[in-house]
Amino acid sequence: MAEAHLTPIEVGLTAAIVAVEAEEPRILVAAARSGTRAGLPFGPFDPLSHRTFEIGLRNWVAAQTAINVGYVEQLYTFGDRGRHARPDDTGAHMISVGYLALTRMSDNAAALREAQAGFEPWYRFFPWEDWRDGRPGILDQTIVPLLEQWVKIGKSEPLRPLGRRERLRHCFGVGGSPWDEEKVLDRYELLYEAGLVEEAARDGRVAGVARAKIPPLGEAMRFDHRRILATAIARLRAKLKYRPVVFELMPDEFTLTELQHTVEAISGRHLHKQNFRRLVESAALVEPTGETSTATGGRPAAQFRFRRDVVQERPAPGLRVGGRA
Amino acid sequence: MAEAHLTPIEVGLTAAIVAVEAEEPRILVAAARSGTRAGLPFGPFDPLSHRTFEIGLRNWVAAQTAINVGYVEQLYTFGDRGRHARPDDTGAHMISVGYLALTRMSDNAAALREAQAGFEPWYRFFPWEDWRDGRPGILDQTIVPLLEQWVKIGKSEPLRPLGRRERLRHCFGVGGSPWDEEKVLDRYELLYEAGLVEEAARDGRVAGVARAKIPPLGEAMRFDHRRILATAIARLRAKLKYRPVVFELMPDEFTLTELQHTVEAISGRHLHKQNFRRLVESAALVEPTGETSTATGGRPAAQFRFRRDVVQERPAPGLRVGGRA
DNA sequence: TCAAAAGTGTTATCCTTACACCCATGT
DNA sequence: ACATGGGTGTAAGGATAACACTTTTGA
Repeated sequence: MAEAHLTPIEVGLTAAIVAVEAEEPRILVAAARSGTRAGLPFGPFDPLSHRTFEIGLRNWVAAQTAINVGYVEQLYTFGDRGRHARPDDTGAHMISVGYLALTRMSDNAAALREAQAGFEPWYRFFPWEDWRDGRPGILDQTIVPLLEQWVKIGKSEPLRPLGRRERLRHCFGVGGSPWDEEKVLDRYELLYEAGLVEEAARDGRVAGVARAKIPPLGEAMRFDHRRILATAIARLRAKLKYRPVVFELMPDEFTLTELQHTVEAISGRHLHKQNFRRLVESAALVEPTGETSTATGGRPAAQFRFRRDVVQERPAPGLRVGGRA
Repeated sequence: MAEAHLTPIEVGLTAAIVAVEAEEPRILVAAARSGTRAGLPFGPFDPLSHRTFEIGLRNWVAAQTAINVGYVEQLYTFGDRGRHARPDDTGAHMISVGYLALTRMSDNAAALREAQAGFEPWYRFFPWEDWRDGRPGILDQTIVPLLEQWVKIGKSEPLRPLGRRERLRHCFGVGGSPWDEEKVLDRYELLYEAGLVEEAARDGRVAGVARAKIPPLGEAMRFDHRRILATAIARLRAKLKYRPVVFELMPDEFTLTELQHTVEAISGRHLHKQNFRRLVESAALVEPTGETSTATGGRPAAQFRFRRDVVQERPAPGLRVGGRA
């Protein structure tokens, strides 16, 4: 049933390497020189030198960036033709296996100075995803109106189970539907299909609206890297709720407020302080170190550390952040 | 940052095509001739003829099997060297992108007769996953004792965050931990690592126990196909709870009991009748057709159909099957 | 003494789970 | 009439969401 290939295929490993610093989730991007877009770091997968994707990934990340990644998880494999246009397109087809990796800023201070790469706040690429200061203005000022036009001019698309109107409702929480912070990828894909992000234009898609009238919707990235980043954010936001992955982003010791701010930074919304604390406590995810942090303005806060052994007790110890405010 | 490849890589698309018939979840397998193991259908991905993986997959499935697949979803990309040994190994490296596809038995009656493939109950490959008649005997008679030996002889593995004992507890619900029907892949991987499945021996792994003493643990498959199937089952069991995917496996009209039996078949456990019905009703996933099925022994049951429009109303209309019984 | 952030106690509500009973048909 | 599966009402318990208030420091 299997045949040999006719077309040469290259396999690249693309990594969304995440860290949180100064209450901002940040993503490692390859230096965007003047005129170039930012891009995620990636390396070729060579099956001869590396037994698995993950080993391959860890290897070239270590070699190229000297960054220490902890948690690593495969996201998705992207192979669409026409969604990774390269200036020097060789004709060879490229598929990329996307990975999510987590690291601690503090572990990499030195490494970053010499690398030709740096961590950028991820909301630069997705400004509409940051609801920590309330509903972002860009939604009602720009995105929703443009998408509503796109809904109006929409001819029926037989292969799509949902109509344009319903997709807009679900993805962007229009008309009574709640905002779901996990639908990061769905939102990006909708904007792409509507031709409203720069990548869509670059890939030759026509927008329903006059191109000149579309202001830039977040910073664009090279190839389909913004799509991979959207996948990474969505996955991380979801995983947060049932696995203790936040701690991969925290220093050894931290206060509960710092922990809460990190979760808020990632999920892009505010959490109820007391409920968050109760949750952390009842899940027994952390233990006090006894130390107390020299205040950041008010009363000193108790320091905590992650209890590495919870993973052995509870089946799904995440932080099921629930309600609003 | 990206370099060209040195090693030729082939990309295959491997499909776990699922249907449910006679209260058994079934998987399409390529005919296992005498002496050959069963295998999942797969085809090469040719980027020249197909713009995306999914199009490629649908195409060769249609061409090879004449089966009509509805729902399709990417699972994972498998690239481990040494986990897909082929008799005729060419030295070329092969990676496979695994896909889950759902279909209705009734749609394919004719197609199956001519194809050199058939649907096999998936619990033949994973007998320990079917808890519909209570905890399967193979667990306490064979699997757990063997894994306990493996725990005993285990030297510490520095790279693994969890010890062998804890992994056994979590995966197989030993010692107070509950059985989690979604951990299908984790369980298979544990058995593989412990050298207890045939595939592990074939890939050159040594078991901690004398090989002769290990009875076969479910039917083995070719290459790493059983691993892909485990991924598919796990994903489907999880997805069931927050997306209305069951209906991709149901005929147009069905009774609530048939629906329940289908969910039970997939998740491998019994559900509480009343709660299941309330759930379906409160989620407004179905509507009565008015018809009533000519009884299968007792009182005639009302027929229902899936309300295709729910997807437009509710954000996550699944069947969050909860408790026991 | 006042601002700023840490930290706690309590209640209303909903959802999940479990129980026990009645109904309509074929034999 | 009785066996078989279809179909329903209701109460207990736990988790969640929201409320307001006290405490400890630095300036």
